Amino acid sequence: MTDIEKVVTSIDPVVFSIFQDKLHILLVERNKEPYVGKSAIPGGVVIPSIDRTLESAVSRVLKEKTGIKINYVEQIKTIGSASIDPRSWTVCVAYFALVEYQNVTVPNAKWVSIDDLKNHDFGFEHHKIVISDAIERLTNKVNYSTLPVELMQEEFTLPELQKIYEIILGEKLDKSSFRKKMLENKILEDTGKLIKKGAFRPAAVYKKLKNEPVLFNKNIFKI
Amino acid sequence: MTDIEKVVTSIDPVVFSIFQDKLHILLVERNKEPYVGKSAIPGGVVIPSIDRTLESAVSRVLKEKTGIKINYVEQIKTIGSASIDPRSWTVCVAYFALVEYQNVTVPNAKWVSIDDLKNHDFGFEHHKIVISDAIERLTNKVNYSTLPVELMQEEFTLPELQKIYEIILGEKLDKSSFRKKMLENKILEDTGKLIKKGAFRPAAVYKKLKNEPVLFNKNIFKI
DNA sequence: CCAATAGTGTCTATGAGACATTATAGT
DNA sequence: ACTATAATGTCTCATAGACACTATTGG
Repeated sequence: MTDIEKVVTSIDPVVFSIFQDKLHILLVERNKEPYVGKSAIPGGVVIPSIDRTLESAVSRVLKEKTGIKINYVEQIKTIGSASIDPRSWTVCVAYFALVEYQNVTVPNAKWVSIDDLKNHDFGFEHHKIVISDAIERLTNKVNYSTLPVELMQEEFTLPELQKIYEIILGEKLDKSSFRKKMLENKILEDTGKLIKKGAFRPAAVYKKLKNEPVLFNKNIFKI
Repeated sequence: MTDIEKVVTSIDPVVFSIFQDKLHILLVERNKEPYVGKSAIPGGVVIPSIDRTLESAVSRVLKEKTGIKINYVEQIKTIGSASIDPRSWTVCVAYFALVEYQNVTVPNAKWVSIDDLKNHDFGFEHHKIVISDAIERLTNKVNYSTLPVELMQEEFTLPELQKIYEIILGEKLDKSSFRKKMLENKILEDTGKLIKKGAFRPAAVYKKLKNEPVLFNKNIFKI
């Protein structure tokens, strides 16, 4: 196993959060070569002497680059080529991560709405692909799983959760169907609490029971 | 980008075929250290000076190790750690591949029925995990896609295809539902030919229209 | 009592799954 | 005519989706 055969391995996590009724992605502005000043996924390189496994490398990179508590991480896919990074033959392992916006306290990072992505200049060409793959995977999963629960705070109401689904999917959902789907899978627990938000009936407060998303039988519950 | 940060990247393809009414996996017997004589996935290492991309590395490895025409390849997942390979910190990119048994002409490789896997001694611990992940992914996809078409020869009958589904899923399927599902997606074309197999009505011969599997609406069509 | 949102009840069209029936070959 | 498999037709039950209805708050 000669050094000739070794390559650089980078971790590219696409970090999602929802606020201001928009799906946002966390980006950084590159402060070293190549592509100084351009936008980039907040990634990092696997350091064999530090990282025991790929997972621990992901944890380290996310901690260093975002400082955020991560609610959910999932590997998307791996790409690799001589041209990804001008410096070296590179393998990129892409992830997507869901976080709560409230937890973010990183000066270097910036949240970008997915509608604004087109206005950003990415140095690394493959970052565009990775981001669009991540968005595709997210919207796909939203159609048939309880994944968006991982975007919520510890406690939340069903109308709030429905809003999150609607933002990601970009369409209105039927309230009745939505509630049936969410409650028939036993992943939410009614805390018994109520929350008053205005001059109308207060909403019941739920919290997560499991921390793994559950798949639905069928795809969608459109209006 | 120092050499300190580089790691070995291996390609681990789980190659499936069906014959003798069993799902089989292609294995090799290791002929060099470590783990000489043990069973292994027919994998290989990415060679930056030869391989332009990860995909071309996969093609090269599959060609070298199996010599088979590959009907379908899909990336499963990537693992990486200091302990996967005793020689070096290694990243393993796992794939699953579907081939036609008839095409195999490799002396070093051996087909093993998935029921016989337990009798095989794998040097690399992670190969067991990769194989079980691949089997899981395959059975999953069989439930909601036309993927098994990629296990067929150019021309085949619907009863033959149904048999393949039944072998992978390990259960009988309803003929009527199966035909409806297969024909409502426009991926098969009736060649107009008939094939006679015995003292009964001959079966219509179909061939693939597309070479990408199609997803069903719902999961399964059990008896 | 009104407006606004939360939450429940009901109806219908669809389609998967189960099963019955017909078609076509060889002996 | 009989047998075995191919292929099609039909029926039923579950349920997703649509929509109407009730509940609860503040003003």
